[in-house]
Amino acid sequence: MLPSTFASKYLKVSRRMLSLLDHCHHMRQIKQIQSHLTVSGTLLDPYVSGKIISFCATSHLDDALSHGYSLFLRLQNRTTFIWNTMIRGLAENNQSFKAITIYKSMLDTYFPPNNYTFSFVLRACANLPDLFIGLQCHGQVIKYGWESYDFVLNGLVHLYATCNCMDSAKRLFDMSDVNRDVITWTSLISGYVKSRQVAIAQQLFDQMPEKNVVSWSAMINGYVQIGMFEEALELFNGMQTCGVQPNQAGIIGALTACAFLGALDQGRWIHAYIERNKIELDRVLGTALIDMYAKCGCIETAISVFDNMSNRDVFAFTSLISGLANHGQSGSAIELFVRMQNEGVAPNEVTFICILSACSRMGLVEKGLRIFKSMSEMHGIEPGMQHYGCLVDLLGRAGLLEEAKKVVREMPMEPDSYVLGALLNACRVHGNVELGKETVESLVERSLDHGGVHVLLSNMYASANQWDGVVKVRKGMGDKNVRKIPGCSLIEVDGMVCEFVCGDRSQPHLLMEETESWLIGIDKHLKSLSLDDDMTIKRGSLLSCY
DNA sequence: CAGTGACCGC
Repeated sequence: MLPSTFASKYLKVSRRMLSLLDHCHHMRQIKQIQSHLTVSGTLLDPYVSGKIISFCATSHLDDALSHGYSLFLRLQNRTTFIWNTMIRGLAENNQSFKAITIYKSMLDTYFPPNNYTFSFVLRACANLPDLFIGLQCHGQVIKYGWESYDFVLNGLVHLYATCNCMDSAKRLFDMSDVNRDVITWTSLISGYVKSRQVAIAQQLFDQMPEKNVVSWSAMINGYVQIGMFEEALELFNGMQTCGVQPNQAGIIGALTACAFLGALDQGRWIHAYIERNKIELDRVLGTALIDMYAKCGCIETAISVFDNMSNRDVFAFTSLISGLANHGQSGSAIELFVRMQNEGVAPNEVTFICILSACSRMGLVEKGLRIFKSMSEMHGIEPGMQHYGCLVDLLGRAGLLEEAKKVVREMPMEPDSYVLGALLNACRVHGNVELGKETVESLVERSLDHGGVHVLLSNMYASANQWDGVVKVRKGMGDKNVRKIPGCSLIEVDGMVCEFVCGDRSQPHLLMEETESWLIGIDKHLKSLSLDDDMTIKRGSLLSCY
């Protein structure tokens, strides 16, 4: 035993040590403090070790969490606070399963869990998500009497909503009419939207006694996730009419909706709003803006937003690469791909999809093949279905049909409709009727055929003057009752969203003749430039406005 | 002698 003067001296020292934690910017400093505490013996005090673990669990310094975890394992005296903090740290850092394992050993050592324990454990269950473990935790929640505590209740509703168990979520919600708050409502609503029960979500949203910016954003993004973009934009406007200033999540949802609708005016307005309100243009928001401008046809503005971003990550680069490739600027897309790696940003699997399709459009077979190889050899990314689709497209467009066929035969997974579709398209462009027929057959075998596939084959027979083939395909289509779903496209004109539907003559419009003559003119012009066959416009496209 | 939650990009 230390004499009491020593003890109080060491306590003072350790308190000073702990206050230094807030100023640490490197793990080395944490370890220094910890070794002082170890030498003085004060680390044995669970309050002191708890402070260290709490710092490690919530810090974003490299290896902080694993350092905290190894200290946790060595501790003789743990408190509920220490257990909770460890569970929280693991759950917040993508190690939810480990978090639950720690919770189990907490119960095994007879430590009573409290309200904090359950809010962290339920979060871990929702992160996985694992309904089976979640149900067991719910049992524990009831056993220890925390079911109506607001944080725990909301954790449960969130868990069930995440696991698509809307009946359970709703039952809890109904049971707790005194304890529920705006967060309970928001969790429930976003659960209904994610399970595509939009009508119920909308109804609850209207009934909510108080809405805040998060509730509005949840509903906006819910609409975006299920593809109801116009509703999302209406809500975005409605929220401001109600005097709620949109936050980053709401703005991102609205920008995504603009990108899909081609609603450039709205998108520009949101961009101006961001600048007017000095909302920080971070990587997420910057990427959403780049994407919106690129998809609305303003590639120059997309580039300037990109240039003005201070720290660009893989998503920002990928978004612009994709935009450039889609605007026929494949050369610039490839340059940007090189620049990205020179700046030390590692491409991800989506980047490779964009860059491979850029190569494919430029006819850069050698380069595309090299990049495809580099995926696994240099970047540790195993090519997936879509990458094989790009590869088949790359070879097929260049007329290397045998090589493309070989890729389909030897790829490590069963080809999907896009991979076979790329092969079929190559057969069409290069007039290989025989391989085209084989490809359609393998599509049919896998039940991946749709009307368009058969129409394409029939057109191929027609181009090759094989009229018996045409008749056979058409008859087969009639027997199977296949119909091609018409293509459609959206564009904003003078603030109004217009929908173009291929071949739709049900809603004749005054501008139709004028539009059609323009289309034919563009078509002729493109043909005179002898551009890629894909660029020609299908005659008979029709405009219907609403 | 402590501390927690709902919405968000390729």
